[in-house]
Amino acid sequence: MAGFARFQAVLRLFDEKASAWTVPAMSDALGVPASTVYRTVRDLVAGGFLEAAHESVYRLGSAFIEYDRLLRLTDPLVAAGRGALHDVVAQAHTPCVALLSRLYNDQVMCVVDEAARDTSFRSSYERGRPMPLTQGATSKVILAHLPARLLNRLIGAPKDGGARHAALRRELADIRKRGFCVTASEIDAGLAGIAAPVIVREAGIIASLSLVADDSRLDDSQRRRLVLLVVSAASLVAEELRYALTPPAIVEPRHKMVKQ
Amino acid sequence: MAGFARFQAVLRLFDEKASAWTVPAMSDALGVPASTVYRTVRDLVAGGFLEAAHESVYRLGSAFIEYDRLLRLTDPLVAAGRGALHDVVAQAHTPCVALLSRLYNDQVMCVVDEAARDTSFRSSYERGRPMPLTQGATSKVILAHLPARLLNRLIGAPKDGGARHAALRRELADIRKRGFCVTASEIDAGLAGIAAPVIVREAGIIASLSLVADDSRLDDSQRRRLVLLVVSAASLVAEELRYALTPPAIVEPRHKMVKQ
DNA sequence: TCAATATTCTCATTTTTTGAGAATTTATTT
DNA sequence: AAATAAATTCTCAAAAAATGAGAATATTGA
Repeated sequence: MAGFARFQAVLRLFDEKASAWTVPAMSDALGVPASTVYRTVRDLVAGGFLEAAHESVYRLGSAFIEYDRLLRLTDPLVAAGRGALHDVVAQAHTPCVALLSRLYNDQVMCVVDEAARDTSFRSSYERGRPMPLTQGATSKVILAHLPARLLNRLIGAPKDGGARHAALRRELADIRKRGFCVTASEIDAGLAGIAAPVIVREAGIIASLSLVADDSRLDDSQRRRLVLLVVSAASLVAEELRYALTPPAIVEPRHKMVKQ
Repeated sequence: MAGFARFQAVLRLFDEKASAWTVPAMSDALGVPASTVYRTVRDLVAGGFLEAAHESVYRLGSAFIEYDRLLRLTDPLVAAGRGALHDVVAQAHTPCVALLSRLYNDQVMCVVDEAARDTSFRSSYERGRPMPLTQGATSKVILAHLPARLLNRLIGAPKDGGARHAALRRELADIRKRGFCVTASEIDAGLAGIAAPVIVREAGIIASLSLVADDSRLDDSQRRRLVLLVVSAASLVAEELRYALTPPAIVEPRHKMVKQ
């Protein structure tokens, strides 16, 4: 292992449980000589990806906060969706969390979340946490709208799966037909998820808008109302995205810019 | 340039103005052959630091959201300060934004912000945005409490500066004596900043808690009240930090863990 | 001040990276 | 559906950089 992989490996050591590392510990965990790790860490510190905390302990650095802000400010999905989430939690009239989640490479991740004022529970889905692909309304509604090729890559080809796989395929087909997905206690016991797709192929955006609420407080009419709310909010976000992308605000290669 | 620098250089291309890049554009901007940039970008995409959006356009990737969450969850300063900020904006009884900011390498950056409910203005200080070292209460109060050696490195030695430099030195000494700093319209016109230091040397934390409010709405007694609020909140956060760090929750090198 | 520990440095060797262009894949247009 | 254009990957020899062991140095705490 060398080059970028080395940097990756060091950063991946940091997680919720182990948020502070000494160089000898990293060296030990990675099976790489200390002198090499010192060099790698020095580069990462210089780039702001790690910071020297104290007593030779290192933590994740400010670059992540900085890039995260950039992402929040410039991600078209975040821009288009923030307002919608606000409206959704306001109009839900029940304790809930609204999420905008998105397929990134091969995982689903929430990119914006907003809780209603009086919400005491916490959803496992939260901004920045990778979520399982095949569980929860949020993820399923995304899977259901994936191009066949991509879906096969993510969950395997239709044939080479057992009964559970076939069931998932059927469920996804059903979700796709309905245009939304409702689940209960799939991610968090006692919590229901209601999700609708936000698909803007032209922008390469495959996402979902979802609502998490206490399942025991939902009767059928409530549920229908919330589904309607989520579905319409999701299509609104998709519409806004399409509109926003019409004049592509991207940096073109120089030779193209010159032509203008 | 090579190795880590190449990755850094690519990532640093992304900012508020240019949030989406094609490979030819990057190649052009960096003066590096396309084939090399393609390789670099491929690595960054694999690591989640970039994502292929559409039409060969790349954006910042989900890894930043993920690491940012990790940072929020595990940074002792964030953990100790979140509640305090909440209390501060609640007790300020005026539209305001409360910030917890910190010295990272050689820049000041806000790591948590919270606005009071009825706050319409926005402070330039916001989570994830690097701020000037020598302007604004938030930064000054941090500078004022830096060890001499570090301060010299950041703003230059006492002798080799002009009149402005000497004035800054005097101001910092004064702030240090008082234990807080109040400024007006230094960062944003019409906004006042009130900051107090959060220093926990044992943890390598040099930070500040600050409040940004509409200067025209503050009379002297208001200002005194808010200074008191900020100063006491800051010392509370520092206290909590010291307490939290007593049993050092860090990953020790293996040979130390074995001894236990 | 003195230990103990952390960090950087040195340098020959090994391993990558690099870049130019060809080859291939992918998307778009006709 | 073929043709065109663009994007992306591949190839390979030369050049550059990373590696690791240990020495040298800096930093820190007692």
